Formats: sequence, structure tokens, C-alpha cells
Amino acid sequence: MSETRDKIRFAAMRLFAQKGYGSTSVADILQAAGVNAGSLYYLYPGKQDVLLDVLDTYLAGIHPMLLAPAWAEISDPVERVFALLRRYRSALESTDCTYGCPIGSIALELHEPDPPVRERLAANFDAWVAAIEQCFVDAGDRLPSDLDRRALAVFALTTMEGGVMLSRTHRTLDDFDTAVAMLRSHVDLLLARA
Amino acid sequence: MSETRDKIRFAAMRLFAQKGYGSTSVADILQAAGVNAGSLYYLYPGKQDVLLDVLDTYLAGIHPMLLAPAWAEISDPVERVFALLRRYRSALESTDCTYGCPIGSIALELHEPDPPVRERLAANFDAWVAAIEQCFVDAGDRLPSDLDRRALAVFALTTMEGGVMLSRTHRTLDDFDTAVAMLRSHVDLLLARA
DNA sequence: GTCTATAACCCGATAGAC
DNA sequence: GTCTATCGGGTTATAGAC
Repeated sequence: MSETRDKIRFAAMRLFAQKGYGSTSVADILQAAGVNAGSLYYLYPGKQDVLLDVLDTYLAGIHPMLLAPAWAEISDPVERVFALLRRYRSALESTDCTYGCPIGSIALELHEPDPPVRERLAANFDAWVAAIEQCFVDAGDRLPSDLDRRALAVFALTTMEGGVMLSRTHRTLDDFDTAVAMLRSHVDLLLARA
Repeated sequence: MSETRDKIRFAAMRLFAQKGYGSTSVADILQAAGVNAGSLYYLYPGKQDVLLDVLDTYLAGIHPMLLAPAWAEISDPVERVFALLRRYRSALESTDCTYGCPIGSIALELHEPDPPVRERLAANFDAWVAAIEQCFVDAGDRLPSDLDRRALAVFALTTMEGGVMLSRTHRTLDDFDTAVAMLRSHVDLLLARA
């Protein structure tokens, strides 16, 4: 029965996003999942393996859970980029600028080498960048032909992550909105130049 | 004698930047500073107060320790922005992409309300943005007159912080360089448009 | 597979002599 | 102001019955 595994996974997902990995104790996960310690340690070697499972779940869910809802009613590839950024804005807004991007939070929390965790964080970032790169590729000749689409996608990610960081610190959406507006004006300049 | 206080402060500054606040124990600080527990708790109410002292030190040092060295041989205001970003690149480069911006690291580590800490993180970001805003103001009519100088400064900060996050995760300078190159091309477009 | 109880450890902080 | 020893509590993880 992997129902228990699901309960642990989703409880951990929520807690890591809310309080971070380090500040979440195994006891917190057990309580939130309504599961006992024996069950968790029967299913996972340890706490870090729960994190690995969570990161794998984010990666597997990036298309069905993140991109598909964000893009349901938007077909213009350039607008899809900003529709995705709006999802992060909504997350910030509905949590008083507390919750931003769960991957980014964990990425800066990591300080030890910790290769298996870093590898999965990188895979999540890579998948995000690849999806946005595809949007800019789909924009075709509306963008300058010599523009590096992947570089612009990386720029969109740094804008989002940096904006989340500042908005969480200031507890206002202002910085996030400012950063996205600047990205928008950059894209507009590129569209005009093509 | 505040020599002990200095030893603690600088040991903590280095450790928080290397391993983060949560992963640094008081014992780590004591060992690195060559100081005993009694002395630390005589000088500080607790561990968090050491962090507040460190953040105040960063804020006080932003001009003499960060901006002045970065700008010693550069007078062009726009080039000063990129000279500052180069400092962060050097920090990443000389630490195998482990150490980036200490303020940003702690900012995303914070998950509890923790008002006194957040307040100081915000003050550090604000001072950084104000200094860069001044560069763009000093650029005068080389930039479009209707350009929001502060917004562009926020954008520079999100670019740096986002770039540091990705470079630390991938353990390569590539993402940082890409993000800065995109910012550069945005600024170039603005300069051409003015 | 799930439960309870607990081991083994590290943490921040304190006490009290000097 | 500085030292050593230690307290009390929370941590991850395990043992062993069911």
C-alpha cells in the first residue's frame, strides 16, 4: 500500500515549501501526514530520502501540475512565459509573500556538497528553463533571429527567483512586480527589434 | 575589550556565508573564533543576536568594503553596475560556486516571521538597490528620460541573486554569466534608445 | 506494514568558580 | 571578562512487539 507513502510525500512537500527543509522535523512530517515513525522509516531510509522523493515529484509534475494549468487558456508563446510568472505571483499573494518557489528555497538552503539533492534541484531548474526556452523558440521570427532563446529563458528564471527572494524579504509584491515588468520591457524591446 | 566580539563577529560572518545560519552551530563559531561559550553568551544574548550583528556589519560595510573596492578604477556609472556584479562572480569563482551573496542566502533561509532579522535583510537589499539606482541616475540622459531608475536597479539585484542561485546549484558560472549578459543587452538596448 | 518506546546524539543556553 | 562542566530539550533514527 503506497497510500502511506503518498501521505508522507504530500505532507513533506507542503512543509518543506512552508518552513524549509532544515526547519521541518521528521516529527512535523509524521504529525501532518498522520503516520507513525515506524512507517516512515520502513518506507524511506531517512529524512533526506523524503526530500529526494519530493524533488522527483516536483520534476514529474512540472508539466501536468505547473505548466498545463498556467497555459490552459493561453496559446501565445510569449504570453505563456508571463502567465507562468503570474502563477508564482499568485502563490506569493495568497501566502502573504511567505511562499515562493519551493525549488529555489531549497536550493539556497543547501550548503553541503550533497550531490543527490543538488542533482535533482538542477534537473528541476533545467526542465523549467527548457519549457520557457521552447516558448521563445515557438515565438519564431517575432524575436530576433540571433537571439539566444535559452539565455533568455535563464534570464526569466533568475528574474522570477530573484523577485521571489526580494518579495519574501520585504513582504510586498512590489519587487516581484518590478522585476517582471522589467523583463516584460526587455522582451518588448526584443519584439520591436525583430 | 571588544577584540573578542570582533573575533566572534568575523568567524560568524565567514561561517554563515559558507554553511548558512541554520547549519552553523554556536560550537562552530566558538571553535572558529577561538573563544569559549561563556564569552559569547556574555557578549550576546543568544545566537540570533550574533546574526543581527553580522547583518549590521554587512550594512555598515556596503560602501567601504563592497562598493569602494569594486569601483576604485571605474568612473563610468553604467560600468560600475557591471563592475559590482563582477565582484559576485569573483566570489563564486574563487569558491567553486559555493559562496554567493551572503544576504541572499540568509534571506531564503528565513521562514519564520522573525521581524528583526528580516528588517536587516531588507535594509541591506535597500542599500544595494539605492547605490545602483544612483549609478543609473548618474548616467543621466544616456538612458531614456522616462526610465524608472530604481526599477532597473531592482532588476540588477534580481539578476545577480537569481544568477547566484542557479550557479550555486549547477556549480558552474554559466548561468550567472548568462543572466548578466542578458542584463547587459537590456541596458545596451536602453542606451541605444535614449 | 504499523505501532510505541527509546536510544544516541547534538543543540542552544546556563551556572558558578575564577 | 573568561573558563569548564553541564542542563534540558529536540533531533534523527532504531528496536522489537504486534
